[in-house]
Formats: sequence, structure tokens, C-alpha cells
Amino acid sequence: MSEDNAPEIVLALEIDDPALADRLAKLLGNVAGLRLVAPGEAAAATIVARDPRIMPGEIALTQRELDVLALMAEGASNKMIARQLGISVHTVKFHVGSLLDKLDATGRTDAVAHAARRGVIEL
Amino acid sequence: MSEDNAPEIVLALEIDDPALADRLAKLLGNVAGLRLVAPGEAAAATIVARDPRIMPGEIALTQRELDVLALMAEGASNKMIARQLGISVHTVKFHVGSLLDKLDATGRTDAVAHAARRGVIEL
DNA sequence: CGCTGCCCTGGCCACCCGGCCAGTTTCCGG
DNA sequence: CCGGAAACTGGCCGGGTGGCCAGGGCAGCG
Repeated sequence: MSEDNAPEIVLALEIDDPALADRLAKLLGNVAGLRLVAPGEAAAATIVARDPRIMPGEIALTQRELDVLALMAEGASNKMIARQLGISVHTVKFHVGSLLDKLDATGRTDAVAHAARRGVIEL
Repeated sequence: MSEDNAPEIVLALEIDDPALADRLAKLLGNVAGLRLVAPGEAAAATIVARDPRIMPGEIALTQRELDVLALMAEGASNKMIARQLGISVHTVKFHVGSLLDKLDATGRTDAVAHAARRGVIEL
């Protein structure tokens, strides 16, 4: 009593591997209630290539470092971060230094990029 | 002669909306050749919530700006970028300035973050 | 031929960044 | 009680960054 009134779920397929994409398209094409996206159409969900959750070697960041990192990703300067967190610029630099170290980055831009790549933050 | 020997495709589900996730899980559970991921298992593909292709308002970046942007995302300094592209630091600054303008960013870190968000570059 | 856009370069300067030194407090576990 | 880790603060300084000024060349277009 709930299957028939639910609208179709529109799925987009974003797979580089042609073989896998083809098999998925075949399999999903036969499922009632499911439909693959039409060109230009907005999809409810997308099937992407590989599992983004596998990230071996979790980075151990302290809470404060995460705070600083998040603001860095917003493009905030050290001064802005200091104001935002209610701490001194020196302390911000201290945490940024730790982040550069832990994330193996050469600068704040590199740090944000690395963090985003490893799933530590979400852009 | 090719269907039966193909291994099952393991799919991970990463949907915030519980209702949508539930409906998808039900639908996909009945499909032969498909299997949802087991906890801790690596998936061949993942179903994510939104359609990543919706990015209204394409940013018009010149080729040179894309070059500079890519190197910026790698954490390269202006001097490094200049060496890499065989141009002067001043020219790099010029392109960086244009990027900050077009991407509506306050600094190079912000520019990379914005570009990544809008799909201009891939981290 | 002018106009426009892109690419390139120089100098100058205020500010920011990252790395170095030093110190403090708090809290948790051995 | 005495580490150790985390958080916090200060000064100093070389180099990086971003914004401003000024130019130049070279392609395509009306």
C-alpha cells in the first residue's frame, strides 16, 4: 500500500569505467520504481565511482585544530580566525603550524586541499 | 554466457534522507547481481544524495587561469607557479588577481575552495 | 584602422604568513 | 607527584601575498 503511490527515483550514473557503468545501467533499468536520469534532468541521487569512505590512516586532529581548519577552508585569515575563536593571532598560528605538520602541507591552501581530499573536512 | 559469471556489484548507500535511503535499499535489495555494502566492506560504487552536475553559472576562466588555479590547488607558491609555467612572478600575481575576482574569493585558499565547490577543479 | 580581450612584465608597498625562540595554564594518566 | 599533551600567549623576522600603479605585444572583430 505504499509501493504504488511512490514516485520513481531518478538516478544519475557517473562511472568512468564503461564496463561497470554498462552493467549497472542494465541492472537498474529493470527495476520498477527506478529510472535512470534523462539528459539535462536533475537526479535525486548519483552513483559515483568508488567508495569515498575508505580513507586509510585517519588523521588525529584536536578539536581546536578542527575549528581552525574549518575557518581556514572558508578563506579566513589568521586575524579573522583569532577573532572568531576569541584567541590571539599567535595561538592561531600555533594551531595552523600543527595542521601544516599533521596534514603534511606546505601552506594553508595546501592544508585545506589535503584535508578535503582525505575527507577531514567537507567543502 | 556473460551474465552469470559476472561478480556481484557492491554498492554503498550514502543518503542523508532516511525515506529515500530506505526506498532505495528496498528496491536495490531485489535486484540480482547487485548487493548493498556490508559494514566495513569496500564498495565498487556509492550512491550519494544530490546530483553533482547542477552547477548553474559556469565560471569563465581562461586557459592560463586554469593552469595557475591547478597549481594553486597543489599548494604551489607564486614563485613555484612562475617557474612551472615559465612566466614571471608578476604575471602569476596578475592571474591570481583575476582568479580572486572571478571566483569571488578573498585569498588563494578561498579561491581553491570555491573552485573545488563549483567543480571547476578536482581535488 | 581602431577596439577589445588575453597574456605578459615591471616597480612599489602594506600586510599576512610561517618558522623560530621563549613562556604560561590546565587536565589527564602513570 | 610528576610527566606529557593540549591549549594558549608573546616577540622577532624573512619571505610570501595581494593591491596599486604603469606599460608592452598579439590575436580577432567591426
